[in-house]
Amino acid sequence: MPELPEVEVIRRELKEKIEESRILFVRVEDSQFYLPSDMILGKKINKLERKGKNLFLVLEDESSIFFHLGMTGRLLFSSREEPFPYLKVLLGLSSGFLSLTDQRKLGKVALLTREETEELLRQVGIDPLSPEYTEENFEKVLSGRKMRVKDFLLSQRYISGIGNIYASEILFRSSIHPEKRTNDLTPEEKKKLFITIPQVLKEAIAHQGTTIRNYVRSGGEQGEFQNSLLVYGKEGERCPCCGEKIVRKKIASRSTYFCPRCQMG
DNA sequence: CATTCATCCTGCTGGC
DNA sequence: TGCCAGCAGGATGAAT
Repeated sequence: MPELPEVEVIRRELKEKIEESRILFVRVEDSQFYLPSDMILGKKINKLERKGKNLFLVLEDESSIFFHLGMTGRLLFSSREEPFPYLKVLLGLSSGFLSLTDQRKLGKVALLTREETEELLRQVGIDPLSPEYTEENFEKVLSGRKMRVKDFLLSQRYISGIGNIYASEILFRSSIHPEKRTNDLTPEEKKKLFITIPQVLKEAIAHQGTTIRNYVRSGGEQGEFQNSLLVYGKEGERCPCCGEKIVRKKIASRSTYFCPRCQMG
């Protein structure tokens, strides 16, 4: 569900609401989502950081509360306590209430030391919206691999933040077949991919993310980018470029949508 | 080392 | 109407 754009929208919204506020109480509603309240009580939230789909509330002692929303996780900010369905963790803050809900329970929350945070950040691949995302670094992580390009995009260890929706959208807009092997990409295709990845992600952020099923913003509102999708979820519909029928195929055991005519390369 | 697949969860939808 | 297979925006660890 939440891919990079959705997590970034939430980060920006929460930054306004909870940065500089203090943690007054912690309530864990499901032991699968444990947070040690005695370690964080009274501490100030200094900043909110994101890498890929990972979100960190960095506290004043440089420990951080780490969130990964999995498929159905939500982070909701409210000025009063609300009985959200599937509530897992509630943080009472000096500025309001932050609720983590998760229907399918595939998300994660943890308190990490500064060292653990740095270690996790090292394991996550290049964030396409960070200064680390250069053509040189892109080439470095791509070279030598023989993966299908869709698997490459979905893996979080090389480039982070891309999930199933944006993988299809990025490959369509790059005119590359999702099963093409990374070592068979031409220099032009690599260049196109390098440029298209942040383009699509930024556009999605500008539209507040993609709501298809579960994703909502921190105030409960839906995103808008679902209206700008060109191929994802459009099996049998006409390709906006050539009119050919959009195909759905399982690749990497996930539904993948593409135009068999525009994406022959 | 690289790659694929089952697994963790719950709930909804569509076909029979 | 009821039932069940299949599907869903993710990631990991085990097997090959």
